Amino acid sequence: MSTATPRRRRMSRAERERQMLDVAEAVFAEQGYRSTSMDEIADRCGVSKPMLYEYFGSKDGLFHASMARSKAELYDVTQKAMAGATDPRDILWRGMLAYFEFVDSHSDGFVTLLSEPLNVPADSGDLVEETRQQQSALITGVLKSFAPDAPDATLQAFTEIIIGGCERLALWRTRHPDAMSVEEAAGHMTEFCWQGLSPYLP
Amino acid sequence: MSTATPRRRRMSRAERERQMLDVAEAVFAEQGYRSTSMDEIADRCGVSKPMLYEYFGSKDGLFHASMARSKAELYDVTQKAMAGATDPRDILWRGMLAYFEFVDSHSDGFVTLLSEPLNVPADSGDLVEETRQQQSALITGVLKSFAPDAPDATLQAFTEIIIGGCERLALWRTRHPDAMSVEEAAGHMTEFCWQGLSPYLP
DNA sequence: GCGTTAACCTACTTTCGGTAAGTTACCGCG
DNA sequence: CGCGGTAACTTACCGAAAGTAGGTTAACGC
Repeated sequence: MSTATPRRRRMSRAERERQMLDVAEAVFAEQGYRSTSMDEIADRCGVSKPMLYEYFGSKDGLFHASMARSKAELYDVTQKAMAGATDPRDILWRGMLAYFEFVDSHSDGFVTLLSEPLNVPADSGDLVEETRQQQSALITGVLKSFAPDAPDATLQAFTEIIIGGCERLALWRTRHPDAMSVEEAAGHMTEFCWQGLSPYLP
Repeated sequence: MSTATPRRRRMSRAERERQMLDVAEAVFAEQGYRSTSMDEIADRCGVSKPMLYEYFGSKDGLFHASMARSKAELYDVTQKAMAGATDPRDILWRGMLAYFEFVDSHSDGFVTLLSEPLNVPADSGDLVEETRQQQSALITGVLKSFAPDAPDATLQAFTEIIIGGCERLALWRTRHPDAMSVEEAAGHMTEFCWQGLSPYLP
């Protein structure tokens, strides 16, 4: 047991950095941002605290970096899902389904991603905003392709409404896991949005 | 200037408590939860830190108490607005308008109100949940009166979508103050929701 | 083998939430 | 008026955790 993986071993910067991100992601998800101490993350990495600071600068920096991966993955997953669709309503449906599936399979980390950063100090709370901007651009683009004649401000507004609705519904599902399946959630969201958009569709 | 309000004066419990809540609300809104120290709030109250703990138990306790007033006001304002309406769509419109007007007139504290409570540590998170249930129940009730035949789970889902959509759109407006008036925001929200609900209306 | 460097550690400071134990002003009562 | 009780208030501290200065050791090229 003790020899299988030498408890402490020198690693290259890249290797150690990746390990730290893995550990940080898990611990933040488990305990939340505030309750997680840098000492614990360091311990679980089999390394001392100054190493974390060497690599990530601060607790916020580490959090930021660890969440960035989830953010990229979410973007990737939803984008790819929508790319496979044909008609507009199918785009919506696939995007929603991918989103709720992502949340379901990352449910621990997701709550962290969505709710914790809001209380992190201003500079790193922006990360979540960044994530939303990215998703926002994605969605606004999709909406524009549905309804090319709708005013931009309207599309922006609808984008925000959709993002907020998705997040809230997803958070609600984490608190009521048995109330609604992934497909039902995606279905409700799709239906609601589709109806909402209907006056602007060609 | 120095004699107008004696810098330090004994106050009754109720009076001091109210003053502490006023100060806390302002400071949290100004600096955010994490950057605010109990020492600073105590200073601005002209009182020492243990008094805060005597009255509110913890930093989280103080925060919750200070936010509770805003939430109560929000609830009150939206409920009263809707009570004056006649037909269903007017209920929606008035509720939305009241909501966005409230946000507009409390914009500095609003970001705090919306985003901070989500991050409190597990032990006291229930307080937030409680308040949210209240708003949720209000909306779900309204929806049920619109669409008595829709399944409860669907109404719950729509409630979450609506709350999330409102919050996001309101936050977006605080970052883009000139992009959209209160009436336009309320209008978009009303239209989107009304359309979304349409399949369930009698 | 041997020196350079990059990974790593020990031991410290500071900040801040929270607390124990004591002090002072007000208020009713004789 | 004085005096005692209580409720408002304070000083002075603790512990936990973020962040840092400076030294140590293992690996790798020569």
